[in-house]
Amino acid sequence: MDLSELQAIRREKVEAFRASGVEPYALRSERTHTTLEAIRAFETREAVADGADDPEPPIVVVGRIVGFRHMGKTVFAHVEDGAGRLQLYARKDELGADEYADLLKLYDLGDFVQASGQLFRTRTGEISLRVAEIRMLSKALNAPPEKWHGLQDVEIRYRQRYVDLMANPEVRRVFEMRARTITATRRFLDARGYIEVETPTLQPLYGGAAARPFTTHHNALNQTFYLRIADELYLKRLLVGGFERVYEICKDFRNEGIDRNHSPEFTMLEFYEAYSDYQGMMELVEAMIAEVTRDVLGCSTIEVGDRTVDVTPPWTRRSMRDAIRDLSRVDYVAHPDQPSLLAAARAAGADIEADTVWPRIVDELLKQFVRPRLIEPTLLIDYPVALSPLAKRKADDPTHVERFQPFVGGVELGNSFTELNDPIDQLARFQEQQRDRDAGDDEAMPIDADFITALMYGMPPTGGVGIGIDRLVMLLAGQPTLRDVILFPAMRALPSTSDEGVDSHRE
RNA sequence: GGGCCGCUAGCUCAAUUGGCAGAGCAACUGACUCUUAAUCAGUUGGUUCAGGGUUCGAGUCCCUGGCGGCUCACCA
Repeated sequence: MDLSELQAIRREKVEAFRASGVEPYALRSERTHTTLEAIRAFETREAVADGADDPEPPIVVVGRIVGFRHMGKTVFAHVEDGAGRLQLYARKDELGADEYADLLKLYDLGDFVQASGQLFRTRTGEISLRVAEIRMLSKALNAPPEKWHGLQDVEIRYRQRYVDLMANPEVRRVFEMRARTITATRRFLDARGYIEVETPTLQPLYGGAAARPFTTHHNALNQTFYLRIADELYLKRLLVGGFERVYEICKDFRNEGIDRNHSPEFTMLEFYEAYSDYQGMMELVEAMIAEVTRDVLGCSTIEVGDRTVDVTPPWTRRSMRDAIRDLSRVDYVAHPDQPSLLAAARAAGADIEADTVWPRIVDELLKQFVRPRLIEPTLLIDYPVALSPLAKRKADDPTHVERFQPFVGGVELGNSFTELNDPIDQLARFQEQQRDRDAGDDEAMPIDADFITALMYGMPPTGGVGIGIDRLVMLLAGQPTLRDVILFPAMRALPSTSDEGVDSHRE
C-alpha cells in the first residue's frame, strides 16, 4: 500500500506513542460528560454564581479533534462528539512540558482524544475546558478534508460517506431527519392498532408491482430466488389469515435505471387495513404525512424549492381523468383505442413515441402535463383498470379502479387502492398480465397461483397503501436527489485492484 | 443505452494560443501563554484518471477506455 507523505507522518506518530509506552488505540475511555452536557453543567453553575465555594467537579470529555490552534505555550483545540463541540485550552505550564510537547507533535486533526480538567470562560466568552490531562483514544492515519470547504467531490461523498459525514455536518442532520421520519411513521401506525410484520426478501416468485427483479440463486435448494419488488402480496396473505392491520418497512429491489427519483434498492412502507377502503386510506395518508411532518420539522409546512406548502388535511382530491383533461385538454375516455389517444395526445403537445401502448400514453399524459404541477398536496384518484392489476374496480365504472396517489411538491409519494379481493377477477387480471409478459413486457407480473389460493379462502374488504420512504425524506429534508437521503447509494464498482495477485500468477 | 460536462498535491481550486504544474487549507521547521478560517517566517508534497497518438514540446489537441455528474430514454 502506497502511503502519502501525510499518512507516513501519522504512522510515525503511532510508533512514537508506542515507543513511549502509550497505546494510541486505547481500550476504553472514561467520559463523564458529553460536550453538550459539559456546557449545560457550566451554564447551570454560572447561573447560581455564588456557589464559588463548591469544588467544581472534574469534567472528562471525549471526541474528535476538529480544530487546532497553537500560539506559543498555549493550545486551543475543538473536540467534537455526537452531541456537539467543546473548546479545549491547554497551557504548557499546567500540562507539563513533556505532555505539552506531545500534544503539539503527536496530535492531529481527526484524532479521537480524551481530555479532563475544569471548565471556564475564555476572554471571548466561549465555555472551554482547561486541560489538566489529555490522552489519545484513537489515532487517525488519514487527514480529514479541508476544514472550510468540507468535502465537495460528489463521488467521494457517496462512496466514502463516512468522510462526508465527518466533514459536512448538514449531511448528518439529513440522516437524523430520516431516522425521525421512520420513527414517526411507526409511532403513527402503532398508535392505530397496526402491527409490524416481516415478509420475505427472497421470493420464489415476485409480484406486487410492475418492475424487473434482481435474480439470485440458493445453493442448497438449487433454486432461483428473486429479491422482492414489493411486499404487497405477502401482506395481503396476512389479512386472509386474520390480521386486520399490518405494516412493513423494508427494502424493495427493482432492476431499473438510477436517477434522482429512483434507486435500485429503496425503502418502502406498506400498510393494509381490513374493513377499510381507499377513502379511509386517503384520510389516513393525509393524517400520517401531516403528523410525520410535524414530528420531523416541528411545523406543518414544507419548503419546496422557493415555495412553501402546507400539508394540513384535507388535501385537494381530483380524479386522474379530470386532472389530465384540465391540464392537457385530452380526455382519454373519449379515446378508447391507441391510435386515437396517441393522435389526441400528440395534438395536445405530448412527446410520445408511436408504439406506446394505451395505458402508457395515459401515464405519459399524467407525467408530462399533471405531475409537475402537483406542488400543493394533492390526492389523484381513480385510475384506469389497465394500470392497476391489484385494485378493485369502481362500482359505477368497471373501466376504472379505486386507487389514489399522493403528490406533494411534484413528487409522487406513494400508491394506494381498495384491494382486489375477488379471486376470479384477480386471476383474470394476472392472466392479462401474463399475456403482456408473453408479448414481451418483462415488467408485467407473473401469475401467483398461491396468492389466488389465499384469496379463495376469503380476504376482507381492505384498503392498502405504499409510501416511498426515501422520497418522503427527500421532500422533508429538502434534498434534490434520492442519493442524498440514502447513506450508501448504489454505485458502480471501481475497477478491481484485488486481481493484481491474479496477474502475478500469470505465466 | 444516447447527448453534454467533469476528473490536477491529503482536501478546495487555478494554470492565457500547446511553452518551467501553482495557490489556499492540511503537513513539516521556527516565533508567539485567551485563540477560534488565529497570525507571521520558512519548507516539503504531483502517475495532471489510465493507455495510445500528434508535436521540438501536451494538464491543454486527437483516439480508446475507466469513474462520476447533469440530461434524455427506460422506469413508480
